[in-house]
Amino acid sequence: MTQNRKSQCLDTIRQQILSLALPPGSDLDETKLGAEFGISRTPLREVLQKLAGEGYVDITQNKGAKVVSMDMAVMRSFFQTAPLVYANIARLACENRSLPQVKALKTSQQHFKKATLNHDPAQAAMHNHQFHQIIGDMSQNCYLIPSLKRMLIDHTRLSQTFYRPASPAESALVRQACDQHDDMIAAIEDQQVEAAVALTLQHWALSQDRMERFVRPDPLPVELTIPKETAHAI
Amino acid sequence: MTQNRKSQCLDTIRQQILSLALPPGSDLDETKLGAEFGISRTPLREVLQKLAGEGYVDITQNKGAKVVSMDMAVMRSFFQTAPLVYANIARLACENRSLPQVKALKTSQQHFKKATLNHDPAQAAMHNHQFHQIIGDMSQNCYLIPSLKRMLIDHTRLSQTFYRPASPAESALVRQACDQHDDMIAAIEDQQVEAAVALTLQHWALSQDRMERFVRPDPLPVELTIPKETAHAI
DNA sequence: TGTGTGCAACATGTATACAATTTAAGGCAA
DNA sequence: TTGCCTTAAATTGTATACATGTTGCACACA
Repeated sequence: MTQNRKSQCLDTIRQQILSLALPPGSDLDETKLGAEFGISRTPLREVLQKLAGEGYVDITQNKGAKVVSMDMAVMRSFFQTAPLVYANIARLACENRSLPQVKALKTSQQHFKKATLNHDPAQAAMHNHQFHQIIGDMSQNCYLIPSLKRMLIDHTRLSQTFYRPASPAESALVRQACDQHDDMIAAIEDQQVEAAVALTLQHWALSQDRMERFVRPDPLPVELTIPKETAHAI
Repeated sequence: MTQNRKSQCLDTIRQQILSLALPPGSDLDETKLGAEFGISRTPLREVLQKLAGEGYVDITQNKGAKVVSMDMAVMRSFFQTAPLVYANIARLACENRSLPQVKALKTSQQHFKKATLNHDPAQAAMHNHQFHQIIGDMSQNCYLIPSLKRMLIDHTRLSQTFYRPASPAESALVRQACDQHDDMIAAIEDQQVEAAVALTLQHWALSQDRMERFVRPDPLPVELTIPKETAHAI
């Protein structure tokens, strides 16, 4: 029971970091969180240690835990490294997947598709996260999986707006991502390595384009005039 | 002071795992270790959590911590993944290295060389570990570094016999590895990416050959006869 | 006004007692 | 002997009190 509360605490904090409810850099107060989840500071500190090991938080001596930041240097590494990690995970997943894992992947994809159809962006992002984590599990590669998990943390945080399409064109992109998932499942199930890798890279390209647009949006019109009442607030 | 004991505990356990003083699979008793290092169980458990996050130990609910195993599946992944990780870390290290880091790398290499000349295999393995970890730091890639660190744990454990040469031919291999380190430093300092990657792959090939020989040694002579006095002990 | 110092409030780190779970041993019946 | 149940010992998990370190504010002084 109390064990249950501890793992629930772990899941909740993870989910809040991924959904940006806890934004990058925010402080995690041991006393406050302990009270919130009804556990004492000792097990709560262990939860934070675990989250630090998984790359969700950074712990500094005598200064507590902070949600890992997403500064410029990190973003650069992110876009630089993602295709390498995703492609190789996909290749290994093809080779090593078990049939129960394929079944779990299909279930996860069903949840994901439902969330996109229901226009539930938070749920869609979480199920997309789970989908790619299952592919990671399939790879059965204990060296690459930690890299993948760290990538997925930032990927999910960056893609929070992805599944909140603002125009019909963007809705089409979401549907395309969903179709790619279906194709990836088929390739992995049939162990078609080259197809799976190619699909993964296409899937990444789609996601990358959307995320870069989020990080670097279209510039404001040059003829911008600042309203008087807000000008002094800048 | 007490903080000092905690970090010393962390370092000591890490070192014992790398040196196989704590072999794969061995149990880590909280009470015993706490007494040994003069800290109570609370901080000791945090040390174990940290080691789990770094990939040195596995923690199971209600069953405590064990040194991570090196079974067949892990070994397979190890040899499959190492060139990918090492080569990409080397490439990034070339691009992102700072001059203080190059200096640290040279110092580490001096220690390594001294250890090999003094025929101190344990020290040589530890300094080799540190050498490659510094190259990892140079890459400044928070996604690949966890993979590299996990690889280095098993690499160092596997190479414990490497620096204990049994013949003149093996001594030559150690000298060759040492020379490769020097060449790698030069390539990284001069930011010659292709040279650094090529050297890294050569360095890996040398190490791989030696490790595979350790894992799968030459077969015993077929005409083996078991001495009578030891036969019943098998 | 700016700067440094000291103290108080607060947050984190550690030790210890107690609770819950696992492991091992002992005993008994088939 | 083998298998299983019960029970005690050992080990892990949690709560709490206390120790240590950090932060921010008030106040004195230049």
